[in-house]
Amino acid sequence: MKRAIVHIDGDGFFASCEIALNPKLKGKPVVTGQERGIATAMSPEAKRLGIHRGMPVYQIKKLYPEVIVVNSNYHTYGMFAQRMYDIVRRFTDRVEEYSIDECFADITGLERENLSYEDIARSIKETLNRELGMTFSLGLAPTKVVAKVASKYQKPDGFTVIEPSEIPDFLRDIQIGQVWGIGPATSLSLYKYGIKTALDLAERPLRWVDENLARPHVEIWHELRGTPVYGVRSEHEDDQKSLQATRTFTPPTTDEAHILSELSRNVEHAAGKARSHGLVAKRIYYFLKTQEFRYHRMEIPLAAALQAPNEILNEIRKTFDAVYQPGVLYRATGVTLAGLVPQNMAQSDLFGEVVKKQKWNEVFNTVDNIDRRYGTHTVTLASSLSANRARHQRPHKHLIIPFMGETE
DNA sequence: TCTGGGGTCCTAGGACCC
DNA sequence: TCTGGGGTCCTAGGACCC
Repeated sequence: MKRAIVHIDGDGFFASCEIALNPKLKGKPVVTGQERGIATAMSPEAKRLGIHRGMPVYQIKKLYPEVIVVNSNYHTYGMFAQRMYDIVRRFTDRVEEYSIDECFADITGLERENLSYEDIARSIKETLNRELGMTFSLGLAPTKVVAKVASKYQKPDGFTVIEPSEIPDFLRDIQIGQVWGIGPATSLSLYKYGIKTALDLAERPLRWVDENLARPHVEIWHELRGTPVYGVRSEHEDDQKSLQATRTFTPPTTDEAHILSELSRNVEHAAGKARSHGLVAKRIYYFLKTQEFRYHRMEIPLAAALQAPNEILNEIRKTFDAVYQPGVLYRATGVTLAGLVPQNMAQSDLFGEVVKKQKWNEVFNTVDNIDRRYGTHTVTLASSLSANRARHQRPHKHLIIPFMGETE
């Protein structure tokens, strides 16, 4: 093997973390995602019952009362992920932290006379299983795409090695939609060319691929043939580019005031995340999602970077009438803060702006402190009230910051 | 898979310029 | 104000991922 890439995938990772923390759950059907109302991860026992990702929690409880459904705890899973990356880094520093439960490792050049790539990969797997008390599935192949497909091939506790000469046989069994980077839309268009498996694609001549496919799919074609295009990106570009907050509400509604309130709540949520990371946004987007899953979007150009939720909401209100269509049923809204830059690096054009911002910073730092002591959403913009009420009927009283309109 | 939430990247085409 | 050709920048939205 010229290059040796390992893809490492935690099996039912969130559920495995819960079981590692609470051994009483071992051997039982465990599902995470209670708070979202859908399953986000399952233990093997739960999977065997037929429970899958995205399955509604109420349905699970009705069909399988014996299943234990727990709230997700992303902070904890993040800590387990760090331990996973650190273990893999004992073998090579070329580790890409791809997601909270997956990583790639480039072990090219590490083989020795009595130590094959397969030995190294197996040793990674055994160390992870032993030290974290949960199972992982690994794929070893000459490229990232093949390694990724390979790790999924046998699950859980899988170990799949694909030598270059074995690639065609392996790809014969893989549906085109199973390939990393090829989703439903591309699958459909490839079907029209008679391409149904990964091998069908890999066997097309370069010329045909160049003429008929977009660049990302040409790259996948190379990777499927064992020619590396994607590198393992170990230096993680830490700076996040955007963050968002969205929420679906049931039932869908045409009510303008309520939709605005949902937006307000999402603005608070997103702004809170920005504050906690010390970031300000140079661009704001928001959308209304209709019952037919169409998006009505708007981008707001900003003169100066913003972070305070009431100021962001001010901007949204100015354009809302151009987006909202009376009589249309909406099911969700979302707010994206993009062009994120560290707060202290964002300069303002006017001295007055700076002073004003500092004032709001103090206000919302206080809000954060209160929320830490008394719970999230203790203090909220008045404009978010209807959205917050619709969700949790809290018995205790809220402190409310009235909407301040065009502040000057 | 009757559809929850949080991200990234690519690209066609418009605006603008010479 | 008749009008070729080409470059860059930007953004809306599609597609995909976990």
